[in-house]
Amino acid sequence: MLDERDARELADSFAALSDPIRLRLLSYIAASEHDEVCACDLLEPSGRTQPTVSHHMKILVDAGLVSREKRGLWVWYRVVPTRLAALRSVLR
Amino acid sequence: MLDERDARELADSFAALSDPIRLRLLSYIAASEHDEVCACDLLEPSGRTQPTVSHHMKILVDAGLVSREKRGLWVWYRVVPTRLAALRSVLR
DNA sequence: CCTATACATCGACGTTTGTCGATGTAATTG
DNA sequence: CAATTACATCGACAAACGTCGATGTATAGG
Repeated sequence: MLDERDARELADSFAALSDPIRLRLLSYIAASEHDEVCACDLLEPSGRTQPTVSHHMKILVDAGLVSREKRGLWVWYRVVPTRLAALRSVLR
Repeated sequence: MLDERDARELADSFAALSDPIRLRLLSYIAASEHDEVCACDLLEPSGRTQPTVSHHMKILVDAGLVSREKRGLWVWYRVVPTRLAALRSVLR
């Protein structure tokens, strides 16, 4: 049985996946041509406002599922495959 | 990119995994000797009251992660491996 | 500098969630 | 059928969450 600490940490990661918008954002980034996506390109496909998208991306980044890199005025996101793999391994 | 319907359904499943108590309940059942566990044996390891455990188990069952079988006065739970596999495959 | 742009943070709001005591319901037993 | 047991449901409450308009912050260009 999971101890309380591990359970809390894993629950936070799964919570990051428990919102439809965040799942769509993640799959959108994962499906991108150059496997990175500019924050400015996430507004229209998500159908949410800029503050809301920023909020959701922060949750994904904090959960370690997505990395964030600022270059100039733009912010670029990538999925973190090792973190996805770690969550997969929990579901065994 | 996931469509809205799929995203909603998947989000519900991950939401079932987004609580520490539910993760511990799930791992406890998964680790059981005879791979089924009586509801009455879930109170003490979870540290929650009977209504609360009942509430959490309903969420796991509704998400398809756990099956429920009533035999006499007791209720027995089992993990549903195919459902876990389905969620794993989403995290690719 | 001043302005424009991209993104983050704040404050507020209605909604959902986790929790428990109290109560309801179904099955077993005498 | 009356009492007991195992579990579900209800009602209430505080805490957390998703959302957006308003505002703050950092970078780039003229």
